Amino acid sequence: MEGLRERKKRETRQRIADIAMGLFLQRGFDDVTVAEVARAADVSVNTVFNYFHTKEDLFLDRSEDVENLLARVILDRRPGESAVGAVRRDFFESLRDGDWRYGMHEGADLFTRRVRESAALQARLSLMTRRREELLAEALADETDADPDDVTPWLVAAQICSVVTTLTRHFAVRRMAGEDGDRIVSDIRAQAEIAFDLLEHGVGDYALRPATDG
Amino acid sequence: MEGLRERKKRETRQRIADIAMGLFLQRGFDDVTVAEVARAADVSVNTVFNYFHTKEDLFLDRSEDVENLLARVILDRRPGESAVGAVRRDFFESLRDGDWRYGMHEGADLFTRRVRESAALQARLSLMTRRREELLAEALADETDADPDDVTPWLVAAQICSVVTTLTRHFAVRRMAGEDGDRIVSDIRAQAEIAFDLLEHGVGDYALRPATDG
DNA sequence: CACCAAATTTGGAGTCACTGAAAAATTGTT
DNA sequence: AACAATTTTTCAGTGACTCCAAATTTGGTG
Repeated sequence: MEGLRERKKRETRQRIADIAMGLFLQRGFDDVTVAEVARAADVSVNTVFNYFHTKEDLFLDRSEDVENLLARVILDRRPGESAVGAVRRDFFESLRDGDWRYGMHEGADLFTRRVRESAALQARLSLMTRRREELLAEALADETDADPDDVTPWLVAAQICSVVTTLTRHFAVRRMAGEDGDRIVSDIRAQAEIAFDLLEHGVGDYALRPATDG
Repeated sequence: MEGLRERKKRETRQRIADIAMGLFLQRGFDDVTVAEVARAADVSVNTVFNYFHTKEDLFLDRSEDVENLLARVILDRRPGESAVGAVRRDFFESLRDGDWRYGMHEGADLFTRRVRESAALQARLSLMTRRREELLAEALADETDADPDDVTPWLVAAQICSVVTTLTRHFAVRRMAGEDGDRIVSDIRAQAEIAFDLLEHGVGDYALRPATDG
């Protein structure tokens, strides 16, 4: 069971994270110092660094879920379902239910804006994306009993990730430009069909330059 | 023409970059301070920051070429050649000639190692990759007269980039594990064929889970 | 050559993220 | 109440990076 010691630790950690996120969303990641977070949470700066390795960790606390998302979709895929098929289904389910999984839910705006205005957060997010790709690749390699030197799982993982990431980013860009959320989502639905078709059937003839006839 | 002022500036900048790279390769990025670079280059720390915005810029000086690489390949593609086709050709040409373009040349090892052991450099490299994708997407959008809200160019760009990046990384990983360079290259040649075939024809049935027959 | 204005370099003072170690406070147990 | 383990704080750095004003260097002019 959980003693008083562990409970206080968990609570302190959570309190720091919550207060930090509040300040970050309110004033921007770069404009809030760790010292301010510490003061607001009524702990010392070193206590903050005791719980969170870096300032970015304060913002991207529950990042593990995001990193594991695609690998989990693969491992949980249904009989008769391919890797791409499972992600395709999960993506549209998430879109239909309007949940957070692919970053297209109501209320992601402020979060998105804060990420996009901070180079530090963007860099950190890039690494998260890389990690997600890695976990997906490992899941695929497992599921297909691939040879360790076979790049195929990594290639497929990279391509699946790139589709998801691109669609998510596309939503963010248009949302930041002020477009209506529902309108983007319904548009995304159509574009996502194209996207997953491209993924499943290839982009071989894209941007084919006409032969010169002069 | 170029006055003495401009020439000295260019020379100073180059000297700082060269000396910095020497120190970084010798001792590792994180273990060399900007102050040391400044001292070795016989300038003040502020002069270093006058020429280079961040410490990472000192390491990744000529990064523009890398970022522009794929967009340029598209814009220079031959009549009758598709986007993927052009990259495919360029990739194999580079492999045949053993040049630096896809990071698989002799002597990339130390550079690669130094990047992989520094979180700061990896984060910076991630942003470079993103930028490269962006430039490629813009080139594709231009070439296909795509609608501004059409994600297709971005999807294709992301997929092309992901293949190239994955192959490059695969090389790096095996090289870091000590495997012979030529052996990896010849192996990569075969895997790259598979990779570009996947890219051209899709990954629709990958990891298809058998239907349960119980 | 002497001199001026513009550009470049430098020094110094400061901010902020982050580290390490030792002192101080808190907690679980006997 | 006392002791040991754990957590928190304090203190003293380091290193990247910024801002500003002073000093130096350079190109051009009389």
